[in-house]
Amino acid sequence: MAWDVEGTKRALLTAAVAEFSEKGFGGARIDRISERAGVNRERLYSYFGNKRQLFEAVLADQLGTILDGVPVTETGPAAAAGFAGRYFDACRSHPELPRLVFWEGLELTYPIDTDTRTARAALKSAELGAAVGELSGRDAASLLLTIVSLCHSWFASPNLGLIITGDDGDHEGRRRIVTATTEALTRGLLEGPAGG
Amino acid sequence: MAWDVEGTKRALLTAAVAEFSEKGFGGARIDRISERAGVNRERLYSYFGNKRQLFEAVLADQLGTILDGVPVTETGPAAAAGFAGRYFDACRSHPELPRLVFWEGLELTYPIDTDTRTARAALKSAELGAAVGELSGRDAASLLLTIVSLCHSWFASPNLGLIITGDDGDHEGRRRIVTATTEALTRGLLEGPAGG
DNA sequence: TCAATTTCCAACTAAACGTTTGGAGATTCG
DNA sequence: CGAATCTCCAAACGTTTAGTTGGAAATTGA
Repeated sequence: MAWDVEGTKRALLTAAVAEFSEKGFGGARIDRISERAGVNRERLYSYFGNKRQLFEAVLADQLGTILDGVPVTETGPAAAAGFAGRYFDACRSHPELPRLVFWEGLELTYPIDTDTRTARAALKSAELGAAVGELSGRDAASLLLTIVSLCHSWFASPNLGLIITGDDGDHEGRRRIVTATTEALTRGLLEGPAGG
Repeated sequence: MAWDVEGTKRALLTAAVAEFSEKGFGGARIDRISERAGVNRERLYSYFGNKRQLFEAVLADQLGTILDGVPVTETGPAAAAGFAGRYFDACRSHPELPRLVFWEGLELTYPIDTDTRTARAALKSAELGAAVGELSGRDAASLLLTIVSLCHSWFASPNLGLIITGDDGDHEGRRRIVTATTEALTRGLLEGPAGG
């Protein structure tokens, strides 16, 4: 049987995504990652270097294109609301992504792969701003940050939902609030500085 | 010199707040906590039991009254915006609090001290809903959750701010967006289901 | 076919880590 | 004043953990 270096790497990375998103850097264990991957731990060191480098590889692999897969399709304030709803759905389908972003923010002093991610975020901000109407770059970026923050915190901090609304499982209800918030903020931004 | 059991406990708890808010449960170290406190590690086990119980004591001590210190003073949508701004300021003054909430959400399967915290959140929701005008309990809770989520994620996930807006240090700018978002959402909720 | 190279593995290592132990010193009360 | 009790400490313990080593097995190319 042929060697499968790429397959082994991919298996390790997939296992590492699961382990780091669940436990963070400090709580993740090399043993568990190699067990989940069905690969010897020494292979992990050979391919990725050390635990910290593996974590950074996971963040780069998973977070680089986190915004790309969610399109902006409507126009006007509905564009922002629609995008927010789809981003919420994306987070619901892949809750490991918001979790990884929060682990990154809590455990690293500086984000990974900032050039790539900053560039992609700027593209999405511009796309959103154009679809909405006339938003400044700054306002569009703030709007995007608000959308992403609301979506991420619902999935990464379900304790808050449970304590404040008594329910961390009402995804539909929360989705409606997130889209309503987004549309309301967008209208406010379009009305100009008086609104902000 | 008299024994100071309460002082020793308080020193350990204070050191533990700092350590757990910075590193989370998985990354925190008992050695560092006892060093910061200037207290022998054995005292920690004697007073708190084990590392996990100390973490839970920290969460109960710090998060139980997190909303209480921020008043609702205006009326109408400005009440929500004003509260949001003050809550943002509280988070800025005590960034360990949003961080601890996120560590709790990521590292525990169920929040600590939920009865106390749920009761206090319900009081604050009711206070906010009444000040704003006529908001249902459910809407008021959703509004409160939105405010808290926006404030917490700015401080616990500064990586996002850096990547999306290019600046994780513009607290004033972000504060304006949070208050504007809050006011816009509040107006939308007051207008009824068409808004949500 | 065989030597060289590469991928992969089991076992090992040293340090880190949470927790416990034996006892010193301080306090309290009879 | 002295015994009992309590608070506190330094050192030790057993386990966990990240990372490394020596070598087996598979692959490749001459």
